[in-house]
Amino acid sequence: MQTRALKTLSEIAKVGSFVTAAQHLNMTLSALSMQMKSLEKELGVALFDRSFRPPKLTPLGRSICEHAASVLTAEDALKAACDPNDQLTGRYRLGFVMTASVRLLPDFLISARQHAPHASFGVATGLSETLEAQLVNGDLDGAIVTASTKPDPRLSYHLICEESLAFAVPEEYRGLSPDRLNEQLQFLQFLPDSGIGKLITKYVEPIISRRKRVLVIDSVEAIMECVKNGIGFTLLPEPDIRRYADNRIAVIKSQRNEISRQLVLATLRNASTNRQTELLSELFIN
Amino acid sequence: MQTRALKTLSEIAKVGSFVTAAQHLNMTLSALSMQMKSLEKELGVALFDRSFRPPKLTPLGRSICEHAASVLTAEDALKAACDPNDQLTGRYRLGFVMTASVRLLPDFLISARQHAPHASFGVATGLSETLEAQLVNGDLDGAIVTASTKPDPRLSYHLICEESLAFAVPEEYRGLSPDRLNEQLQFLQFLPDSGIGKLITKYVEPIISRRKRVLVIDSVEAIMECVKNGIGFTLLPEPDIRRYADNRIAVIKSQRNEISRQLVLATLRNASTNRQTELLSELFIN
DNA sequence: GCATTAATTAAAACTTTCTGAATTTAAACT
DNA sequence: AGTTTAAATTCAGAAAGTTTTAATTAATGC
Repeated sequence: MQTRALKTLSEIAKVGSFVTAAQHLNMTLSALSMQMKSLEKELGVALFDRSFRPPKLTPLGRSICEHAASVLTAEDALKAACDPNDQLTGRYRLGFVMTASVRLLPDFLISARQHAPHASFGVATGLSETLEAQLVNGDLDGAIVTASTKPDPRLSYHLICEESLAFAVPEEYRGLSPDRLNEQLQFLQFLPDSGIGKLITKYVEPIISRRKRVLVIDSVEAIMECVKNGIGFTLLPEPDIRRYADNRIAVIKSQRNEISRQLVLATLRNASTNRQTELLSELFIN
Repeated sequence: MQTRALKTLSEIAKVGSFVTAAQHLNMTLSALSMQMKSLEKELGVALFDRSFRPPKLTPLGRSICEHAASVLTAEDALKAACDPNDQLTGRYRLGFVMTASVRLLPDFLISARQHAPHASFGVATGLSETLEAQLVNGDLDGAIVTASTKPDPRLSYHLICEESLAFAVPEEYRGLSPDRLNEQLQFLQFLPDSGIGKLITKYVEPIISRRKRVLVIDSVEAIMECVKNGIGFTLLPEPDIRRYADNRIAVIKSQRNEISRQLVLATLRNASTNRQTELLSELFIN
């Protein structure tokens, strides 16, 4: 069905005559007449009583007019959504690396509501690698991942924030060197397969020799709970530690060659979506 | 805008591939492809990311799909309203002669809600003559009027109900003959210009000679109030009298050659609306 | 009842949409 | 990496649908 015919019908209903409606719509009277005729044919009903001149709407015609108005309203909304007003528009599927989802998501959504009122979002969490694969597959539009040493050439990366790593040790072990800690406590390691996990491994490998005493846990909160109970110590991004720290925990900033993890927004490398990626990343930085 | 293109878009979004969508919609792949291309051109946006095969929806494309769904829903509602299921459908503008509106309208609307759920109504009141003129003008679709002695040849009439006339006199004058009443009281006449008014005039003329003592009032309720207060007597359709009667009033049925008023549904004489008129009149009779 | 205005009809000009073949392209498979 | 395969695009011509001009018919106003 041609929405133009519905627009014509509306105009006729408004002005009450074919001629003036045709003038308002910049079309020939005969074109308008035929348009109405074919609309009637398509719907299989009489919209006008043509024993009057100008023709008058039938009762059905009047009610079709109301329906037409709602079709046109929906169409206008659709067109409005296409307006290129340099705002983020559409439904974006975003991925978050686990630690990032907890901390970045709320601020992101608040910022989005304000600065991208015409966009909506679907959020999934996963490991950096998985998320990047989903991006490449077109199953995600953007993902917050930990910057890797070997970036995917098909993706582009925008730095969102940088977080230095810190040790969390039970309060009673405060002040001990990593070597001594390692002797007395287990090292609680966050998923070594994940982006951040690899970073931790790399940093910690020369210090923590005895692999036997390493415990792998997939939840930051669970690790921190273990530290609080004196079971072991850990190395994690400082904001993650602070999030769960209390007086049972001593936070020791890493000093040696200041290693840090970068959270980046990864998107498909695609010239036509550059502006959208930029707008998206602004929602995280702001 | 062609709603067909929106339907195509929806189908593609649903099945995730152009070929299968084309199969489901019984069209060539190339036709479908071109349809999407011209839709994108019309909207001025990219609906698909064609670096994937099959093409994937862009974020905007996804949100346009949702808008498309609401356009299509509205269109379906429009088409459903055109279904010829032998029910009254559309918006009818009805006229009621004053006395009829008060008594017939509530039952009519109740009946309509039940038997014509897809119809809606606009109601106006007026004198029979005015209403008939509006029918002829196409400003009303139907009117309940008092059957006249000279029916308009352009209108057709359906009998809705027949009401006999009755006198209402103040209780203390009960039993007096019309002549005696006329001597002692004023005759309170309902609008002589109206359909029922003419009927009353015709009936009452030979009885009530002295025109001076006739009072014309345009409201049945006001007339009845006057009768209650002993100011005069009146002749009106019995149901109207009963509506306002109390113990201060004596109702005297007219016996002499049993005159009655017929309430009829008047509509434009028009072959194509015969069925609708029939359905409409059923709503009154039922 | 005739003149006027408004809507319909018909045929030609035009625009859009569709088809089928050829071509390109992304993904899957050696 | 190169080849195959399936899927989407492009192209030219055919078909369908719309609009226009001009002629015709019908309703309204004087």
